[in-house]
Amino acid sequence: MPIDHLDGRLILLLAREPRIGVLEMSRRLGVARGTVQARLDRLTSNGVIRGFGPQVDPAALGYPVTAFATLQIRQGQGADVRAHLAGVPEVLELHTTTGGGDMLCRLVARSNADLQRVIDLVVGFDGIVRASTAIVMENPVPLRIIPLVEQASGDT
Amino acid sequence: MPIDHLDGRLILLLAREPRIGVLEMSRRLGVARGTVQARLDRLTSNGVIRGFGPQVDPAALGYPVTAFATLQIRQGQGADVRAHLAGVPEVLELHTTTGGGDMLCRLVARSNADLQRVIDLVVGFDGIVRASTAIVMENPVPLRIIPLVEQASGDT
DNA sequence: GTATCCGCTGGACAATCTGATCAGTGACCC
DNA sequence: GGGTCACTGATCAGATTGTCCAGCGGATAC
Repeated sequence: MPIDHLDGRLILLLAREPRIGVLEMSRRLGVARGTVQARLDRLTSNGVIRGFGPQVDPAALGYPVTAFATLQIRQGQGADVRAHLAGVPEVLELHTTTGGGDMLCRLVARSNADLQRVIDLVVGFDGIVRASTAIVMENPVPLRIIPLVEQASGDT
Repeated sequence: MPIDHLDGRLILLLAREPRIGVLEMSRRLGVARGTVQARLDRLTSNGVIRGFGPQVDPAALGYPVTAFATLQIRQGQGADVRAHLAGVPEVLELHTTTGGGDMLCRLVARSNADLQRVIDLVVGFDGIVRASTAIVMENPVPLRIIPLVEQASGDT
Protein backbone atom coordinates (compact mmCIF):
# COMPACT_ATOMS: atom_id res chain seq x y z
CA MET A 1 0.00 0.00 0.00
CA PRO A 2 2.55 2.61 0.90
CA ILE A 3 3.93 4.10 -2.27
CA ASP A 4 7.37 5.54 -1.86
CA HIS A 5 9.16 7.96 -4.07
CA LEU A 6 10.90 5.34 -6.18
CA ASP A 7 7.59 3.59 -6.78
CA GLY A 8 6.16 6.87 -7.92
CA ARG A 9 8.98 7.51 -10.34
CA LEU A 10 8.64 4.00 -11.63
CA ILE A 11 4.94 4.38 -12.34
CA LEU A 12 5.45 7.76 -13.93
CA LEU A 13 8.17 6.41 -16.16
CA LEU A 14 5.99 3.49 -17.15
CA ALA A 15 3.11 5.80 -17.89
CA ARG A 16 5.22 8.00 -20.13
CA GLU A 17 7.01 5.23 -21.99
CA PRO A 18 5.11 2.03 -21.49
CA ARG A 19 7.13 -0.02 -23.91
CA ILE A 20 10.53 0.35 -22.31
CA GLY A 21 11.92 -2.71 -20.58
CA VAL A 22 13.09 -3.34 -17.08
CA LEU A 23 16.70 -2.79 -17.98
CA GLU A 24 16.09 0.60 -19.53
CA MET A 25 13.98 1.60 -16.55
CA SER A 26 16.76 0.69 -14.16
CA ARG A 27 19.10 2.88 -16.17
CA ARG A 28 16.72 5.82 -16.17
CA LEU A 29 15.97 5.55 -12.50
CA GLY A 30 19.58 4.96 -11.52
CA VAL A 31 18.95 1.77 -9.62
CA ALA A 32 19.83 -1.87 -10.17
CA ARG A 33 17.75 -3.97 -12.50
CA GLY A 34 16.84 -6.38 -9.73
CA THR A 35 15.42 -3.51 -7.72
CA VAL A 36 13.17 -2.41 -10.53
CA GLN A 37 12.03 -5.95 -11.06
CA ALA A 38 11.30 -6.42 -7.39
CA ARG A 39 9.42 -3.15 -7.17
CA LEU A 40 7.35 -3.92 -10.20
CA ASP A 41 6.50 -7.35 -8.87
CA ARG A 42 5.49 -5.84 -5.58
CA LEU A 43 3.37 -3.13 -7.16
CA THR A 44 1.52 -5.57 -9.35
CA SER A 45 0.97 -8.18 -6.66
CA ASN A 46 -0.08 -5.38 -4.33
CA GLY A 47 -2.74 -4.44 -6.78
CA VAL A 48 -1.42 -0.91 -7.10
CA ILE A 49 -0.75 -1.66 -10.74
CA ARG A 50 -3.71 -3.60 -11.97
CA GLY A 51 -2.31 -4.38 -15.38
CA PHE A 52 -0.87 -3.13 -18.61
CA GLY A 53 -3.75 -3.77 -20.91
CA PRO A 54 -4.02 -1.73 -24.08
CA GLN A 55 -6.04 1.44 -23.74
CA VAL A 56 -8.50 1.30 -26.57
CA ASP A 57 -10.21 4.41 -27.82
CA PRO A 58 -13.93 3.77 -28.37
CA ALA A 59 -14.08 6.65 -30.81
CA ALA A 60 -11.50 5.02 -33.04
CA LEU A 61 -13.53 1.86 -32.87
CA GLY A 62 -16.51 3.69 -34.31
CA TYR A 63 -18.19 4.75 -31.08
CA PRO A 64 -17.53 8.47 -30.86
CA VAL A 65 -20.51 9.33 -28.64
CA THR A 66 -20.18 9.00 -24.88
CA ALA A 67 -22.94 9.50 -22.37
CA PHE A 68 -23.59 9.04 -18.69
CA ALA A 69 -26.89 7.62 -17.60
CA THR A 70 -28.31 7.82 -14.10
CA LEU A 71 -30.66 4.96 -13.41
CA GLN A 72 -33.34 4.44 -10.82
CA ILE A 73 -33.87 0.83 -9.90
CA ARG A 74 -36.90 -0.91 -8.57
CA GLN A 75 -36.34 -2.14 -5.03
CA GLY A 76 -34.68 -5.54 -4.92
CA GLN A 77 -33.93 -5.68 -8.63
CA GLY A 78 -30.35 -4.52 -8.27
CA ALA A 79 -28.69 -7.83 -9.04
CA ASP A 80 -30.78 -8.43 -12.13
CA VAL A 81 -30.09 -4.99 -13.47
CA ARG A 82 -26.38 -5.43 -12.96
CA ALA A 83 -26.38 -8.68 -14.87
CA HIS A 84 -28.40 -7.12 -17.63
CA LEU A 85 -26.11 -4.12 -18.00
CA ALA A 86 -23.00 -6.27 -17.82
CA GLY A 87 -24.29 -7.98 -20.92
CA VAL A 88 -24.51 -4.80 -22.96
CA PRO A 89 -21.20 -4.08 -24.69
CA GLU A 90 -21.92 -0.37 -24.95
CA VAL A 91 -22.01 -0.13 -21.16
CA LEU A 92 -18.39 0.60 -20.41
CA GLU A 93 -18.73 0.95 -16.71
CA LEU A 94 -21.35 0.79 -14.00
CA HIS A 95 -21.46 2.10 -10.48
CA THR A 96 -23.99 1.98 -7.73
CA THR A 97 -24.20 5.34 -6.03
CA THR A 98 -25.76 7.29 -3.25
CA GLY A 99 -27.99 10.22 -4.05
CA GLY A 100 -30.86 10.75 -6.43
CA GLY A 101 -30.12 7.87 -8.77
CA ASP A 102 -29.23 4.35 -7.80
CA MET A 103 -26.75 3.61 -10.54
CA LEU A 104 -24.54 5.54 -12.88
CA CYS A 105 -23.28 4.06 -16.09
CA ARG A 106 -21.06 5.18 -18.91
CA LEU A 107 -22.33 4.45 -22.39
CA VAL A 108 -20.92 4.77 -25.85
CA ALA A 109 -22.71 4.77 -29.18
CA ARG A 110 -21.99 5.09 -32.87
CA SER A 111 -23.93 8.35 -33.19
CA ASN A 112 -26.48 10.39 -31.38
CA ALA A 113 -29.12 8.43 -33.20
CA ASP A 114 -27.49 5.19 -32.21
CA LEU A 115 -27.46 6.38 -28.62
CA GLN A 116 -31.21 6.05 -28.65
CA ARG A 117 -30.83 2.38 -29.50
CA VAL A 118 -28.32 1.91 -26.69
CA ILE A 119 -30.49 3.68 -24.17
CA ASP A 120 -33.46 1.60 -25.20
CA LEU A 121 -31.31 -1.45 -24.75
CA VAL A 122 -30.26 -0.30 -21.31
CA VAL A 123 -33.62 0.81 -19.96
CA GLY A 124 -35.61 -1.85 -21.74
CA PHE A 125 -35.43 -3.99 -18.68
CA ASP A 126 -38.00 -4.49 -16.08
CA GLY A 127 -36.05 -3.45 -13.01
CA ILE A 128 -35.21 0.00 -14.30
CA VAL A 129 -37.71 2.63 -13.34
CA ARG A 130 -36.21 5.71 -14.88
CA ALA A 131 -33.09 6.85 -16.67
CA SER A 132 -31.70 10.30 -17.21
CA THR A 133 -28.89 10.72 -19.68
CA ALA A 134 -26.23 13.35 -20.13
CA ILE A 135 -24.34 13.33 -23.40
CA VAL A 136 -20.66 14.14 -23.20
CA MET A 137 -19.65 17.02 -25.43
CA GLU A 138 -16.05 17.53 -24.53
CA ASN A 139 -13.54 15.76 -22.37
CA PRO A 140 -11.20 18.41 -21.02
CA VAL A 141 -9.57 16.01 -18.57
CA PRO A 142 -9.33 12.45 -19.89
CA LEU A 143 -9.08 9.69 -17.33
CA ARG A 144 -5.73 10.10 -15.63
CA ILE A 145 -3.89 8.90 -12.60
CA ILE A 146 -0.49 10.52 -12.82
CA PRO A 147 -1.17 13.62 -10.76
CA LEU A 148 -2.55 11.40 -8.03
CA VAL A 149 0.49 9.15 -8.16
CA GLU A 150 2.68 12.19 -7.86
CA GLN A 151 0.76 13.37 -4.86
CA ALA A 152 0.71 9.95 -3.24
CA SER A 153 4.41 9.35 -3.71
CA GLY A 154 5.55 12.89 -3.17
CA ASP A 155 4.35 13.81 0.29
CA THR A 156 4.74 10.33 1.75
CA MET B 1 -10.72 2.83 -38.24
CA PRO B 2 -12.13 -0.43 -39.49
CA ILE B 3 -11.27 -3.14 -37.03
CA ASP B 4 -11.14 -6.55 -38.58
CA HIS B 5 -11.31 -9.87 -36.89
CA LEU B 6 -7.58 -10.33 -36.52
CA ASP B 7 -7.31 -6.88 -34.96
CA GLY B 8 -9.98 -7.87 -32.52
CA ARG B 9 -8.25 -11.06 -31.53
CA LEU B 10 -5.02 -9.18 -31.17
CA ILE B 11 -6.53 -6.64 -28.80
CA LEU B 12 -8.28 -9.31 -26.81
CA LEU B 13 -5.10 -11.28 -26.46
CA LEU B 14 -3.23 -8.20 -25.37
CA ALA B 15 -5.92 -7.37 -22.87
CA ARG B 16 -5.80 -10.83 -21.36
CA GLU B 17 -2.04 -11.21 -21.22
CA PRO B 18 -0.49 -7.80 -21.60
CA ARG B 19 3.04 -8.90 -20.94
CA ILE B 20 3.41 -11.36 -23.77
CA GLY B 21 5.63 -10.33 -26.64
CA VAL B 22 5.06 -10.02 -30.33
CA LEU B 23 6.52 -13.43 -31.04
CA GLU B 24 4.28 -15.19 -28.57
CA MET B 25 1.27 -13.32 -29.93
CA SER B 26 2.05 -14.43 -33.44
CA ARG B 27 2.21 -18.02 -32.21
CA ARG B 28 -1.11 -17.75 -30.41
CA LEU B 29 -2.85 -16.08 -33.29
CA GLY B 30 -1.35 -18.38 -35.86
CA VAL B 31 0.05 -15.63 -38.07
CA ALA B 32 3.53 -14.44 -38.91
CA ARG B 33 5.38 -12.23 -36.52
CA GLY B 34 5.67 -9.46 -39.10
CA THR B 35 1.92 -9.41 -39.43
CA VAL B 36 1.39 -8.95 -35.73
CA GLN B 37 3.97 -6.21 -35.67
CA ALA B 38 2.39 -4.44 -38.62
CA ARG B 39 -1.09 -4.71 -37.13
CA LEU B 40 0.07 -3.39 -33.81
CA ASP B 41 1.84 -0.47 -35.43
CA ARG B 42 -1.25 0.31 -37.43
CA LEU B 43 -3.55 0.09 -34.44
CA THR B 44 -1.41 2.36 -32.34
CA SER B 45 -0.80 4.94 -35.05
CA ASN B 46 -4.49 4.79 -35.88
CA GLY B 47 -5.22 5.77 -32.34
CA VAL B 48 -7.31 2.68 -31.76
CA ILE B 49 -4.79 1.66 -29.15
CA ARG B 50 -3.92 4.76 -27.24
CA GLY B 51 -1.19 3.21 -25.18
CA PHE B 52 -0.13 0.57 -22.74
CA GLY B 53 0.26 2.62 -19.62
CA PRO B 54 -0.03 0.89 -16.28
CA GLN B 55 -3.53 0.80 -14.86
CA VAL B 56 -3.15 2.12 -11.36
CA ASP B 57 -5.76 1.41 -8.73
CA PRO B 58 -6.55 4.56 -6.76
CA ALA B 59 -7.77 2.45 -3.86
CA ALA B 60 -4.40 0.75 -3.52
CA LEU B 61 -2.83 4.18 -3.55
CA GLY B 62 -4.85 5.13 -0.51
CA TYR B 63 -7.84 6.69 -2.24
CA PRO B 64 -10.61 4.13 -1.81
CA VAL B 65 -13.52 6.56 -2.13
CA THR B 66 -14.83 7.46 -5.57
CA ALA B 67 -17.51 9.98 -6.33
CA PHE B 68 -19.09 11.67 -9.29
CA ALA B 69 -19.84 15.36 -9.09
CA THR B 70 -22.17 17.25 -11.38
CA LEU B 71 -21.19 20.89 -11.62
CA GLN B 72 -23.06 23.95 -12.75
CA ILE B 73 -20.86 26.62 -14.20
CA ARG B 74 -21.36 30.34 -14.41
CA GLN B 75 -21.75 31.48 -18.00
CA GLY B 76 -18.46 32.09 -19.71
CA GLN B 77 -16.36 30.63 -16.93
CA GLY B 78 -15.92 27.23 -18.55
CA ALA B 79 -12.29 27.60 -19.50
CA ASP B 80 -11.28 28.81 -16.06
CA VAL B 81 -13.11 25.99 -14.36
CA ARG B 82 -11.46 23.44 -16.59
CA ALA B 83 -8.03 24.78 -15.80
CA HIS B 84 -8.83 24.81 -12.12
CA LEU B 85 -10.08 21.22 -12.09
CA ALA B 86 -7.19 20.00 -14.21
CA GLY B 87 -4.94 21.21 -11.41
CA VAL B 88 -6.63 19.07 -8.75
CA PRO B 89 -5.02 15.61 -8.60
CA GLU B 90 -8.13 14.05 -7.11
CA VAL B 91 -10.08 14.95 -10.24
CA LEU B 92 -9.49 11.86 -12.32
CA GLU B 93 -11.64 12.83 -15.24
CA LEU B 94 -13.79 15.72 -16.40
CA HIS B 95 -16.47 15.97 -19.05
CA THR B 96 -18.69 18.73 -20.26
CA THR B 97 -22.18 17.46 -20.76
CA THR B 98 -25.63 18.30 -21.93
CA GLY B 99 -28.49 18.19 -19.49
CA GLY B 100 -29.01 19.53 -16.01
CA GLY B 101 -25.37 19.98 -15.09
CA ASP B 102 -22.67 21.52 -17.20
CA MET B 103 -19.82 19.27 -16.20
CA LEU B 104 -19.37 15.87 -14.71
CA CYS B 105 -16.22 14.87 -12.93
CA ARG B 106 -14.90 11.79 -11.23
CA LEU B 107 -13.26 12.31 -7.89
CA VAL B 108 -11.36 10.15 -5.48
CA ALA B 109 -10.59 10.72 -1.82
CA ARG B 110 -8.85 9.03 1.09
CA SER B 111 -12.08 8.65 3.06
CA ASN B 112 -15.59 9.97 3.20
CA ALA B 113 -14.33 12.70 5.45
CA ASP B 114 -11.53 13.49 3.03
CA LEU B 115 -14.08 13.70 0.27
CA GLN B 116 -15.35 16.84 1.91
CA ARG B 117 -11.92 18.39 1.51
CA VAL B 118 -11.78 17.37 -2.14
CA ILE B 119 -15.22 18.74 -2.84
CA ASP B 120 -14.34 21.99 -1.15
CA LEU B 121 -11.25 22.11 -3.30
CA VAL B 122 -13.29 21.50 -6.41
CA VAL B 123 -16.16 23.87 -5.75
CA GLY B 124 -14.10 26.49 -4.00
CA PHE B 125 -13.71 28.32 -7.24
CA ASP B 126 -15.56 31.29 -8.43
CA GLY B 127 -16.99 29.96 -11.67
CA ILE B 128 -18.77 27.02 -10.06
CA VAL B 129 -22.31 27.77 -9.06
CA ARG B 130 -23.42 24.48 -7.66
CA ALA B 131 -22.21 20.92 -7.26
CA SER B 132 -24.10 17.76 -6.55
CA THR B 133 -22.16 14.68 -5.61
CA ALA B 134 -22.92 10.99 -5.77
CA ILE B 135 -20.65 8.67 -3.84
CA VAL B 136 -19.85 5.37 -5.47
CA MET B 137 -20.70 2.39 -3.32
CA GLU B 138 -20.02 -0.50 -5.59
CA ASN B 139 -18.57 -0.95 -9.03
CA PRO B 140 -20.31 -3.94 -10.57
CA VAL B 141 -18.84 -3.25 -14.01
CA PRO B 142 -15.35 -1.78 -13.89
CA LEU B 143 -14.24 0.22 -16.87
CA ARG B 144 -13.97 -2.22 -19.73
CA ILE B 145 -13.61 -2.25 -23.46
CA ILE B 146 -13.39 -5.88 -24.41
CA PRO B 147 -17.06 -6.53 -25.10
CA LEU B 148 -17.10 -3.53 -27.37
CA VAL B 149 -14.01 -4.70 -29.20
CA GLU B 150 -15.65 -8.06 -29.67
CA GLN B 151 -18.72 -6.43 -31.09
CA ALA B 152 -16.76 -4.05 -33.30
CA SER B 153 -14.59 -6.78 -34.74
CA GLY B 154 -17.48 -9.03 -35.55
CA ASP B 155 -17.36 -11.50 -32.66
CA THR B 156 -14.66 -13.81 -31.57
C1' DG C 1 -5.53 -9.56 -69.99
C1' DT C 2 -1.75 -7.62 -67.72
C1' DA C 3 0.71 -4.64 -64.55
C1' DT C 4 0.79 -2.94 -59.98
C1' DC C 5 -0.11 -2.41 -55.19
C1' DC C 6 -0.81 -4.41 -50.74
C1' DG C 7 -0.77 -7.55 -47.01
C1' DC C 8 0.90 -11.88 -45.38
C1' DT C 9 4.40 -15.56 -44.99
C1' DG C 10 8.59 -17.70 -43.54
C1' DG C 11 13.20 -17.01 -42.98
C1' DA C 12 17.51 -14.80 -41.72
C1' DC C 13 20.72 -11.69 -38.83
C1' DA C 14 22.99 -9.24 -34.98
C1' DA C 15 21.91 -6.86 -30.88
C1' DT C 16 19.47 -6.73 -26.92
C1' DC C 17 16.76 -8.11 -23.12
C1' DT C 18 14.91 -11.47 -19.83
C1' DG C 19 14.67 -14.56 -15.84
C1' DA C 20 17.35 -16.57 -12.58
C1' DT C 21 20.91 -16.68 -9.39
C1' DC C 22 24.81 -15.21 -6.46
C1' DA C 23 27.72 -12.91 -2.85
C1' DG C 24 28.42 -8.54 -0.59
C1' DT C 25 26.74 -4.33 1.87
C1' DG C 26 24.22 -1.28 4.76
C1' DA C 27 19.94 -0.34 7.60
C1' DC C 28 16.90 -1.78 10.95
C1' DC C 29 14.83 -4.71 14.77
C1' DC C 30 14.79 -8.09 18.67
C1' DG D 1 25.21 -10.01 18.48
C1' DG D 2 22.29 -12.17 15.25
C1' DG D 3 18.59 -12.02 11.99
C1' DT D 4 15.94 -10.03 8.37
C1' DC D 5 15.38 -7.01 4.61
C1' DA D 6 16.31 -4.25 0.47
C1' DC D 7 19.63 -2.92 -2.79
C1' DT D 8 23.83 -3.51 -5.64
C1' DG D 9 26.61 -5.31 -9.27
C1' DA D 10 27.64 -9.32 -11.59
C1' DT D 11 27.11 -13.65 -14.13
C1' DC D 12 24.75 -17.05 -17.36
C1' DA D 13 22.08 -19.30 -21.08
C1' DG D 14 18.12 -18.67 -23.63
C1' DA D 15 14.61 -15.99 -25.71
C1' DT D 16 12.99 -11.86 -27.99
C1' DT D 17 13.41 -7.72 -30.70
C1' DG D 18 14.08 -4.81 -34.72
C1' DT D 19 15.05 -5.13 -39.27
C1' DC D 20 15.84 -6.84 -43.39
C1' DC D 21 14.52 -9.99 -47.52
C1' DA D 22 12.12 -12.79 -51.46
C1' DG D 23 8.02 -15.00 -52.60
C1' DC D 24 3.00 -15.46 -52.97
C1' DG D 25 -1.73 -14.62 -53.58
C1' DG D 26 -5.82 -11.23 -54.03
C1' DA D 27 -7.58 -6.99 -55.43
C1' DT D 28 -7.41 -3.09 -58.31
C1' DA D 29 -6.20 -0.06 -62.26
C1' DC D 30 -5.28 0.41 -67.01
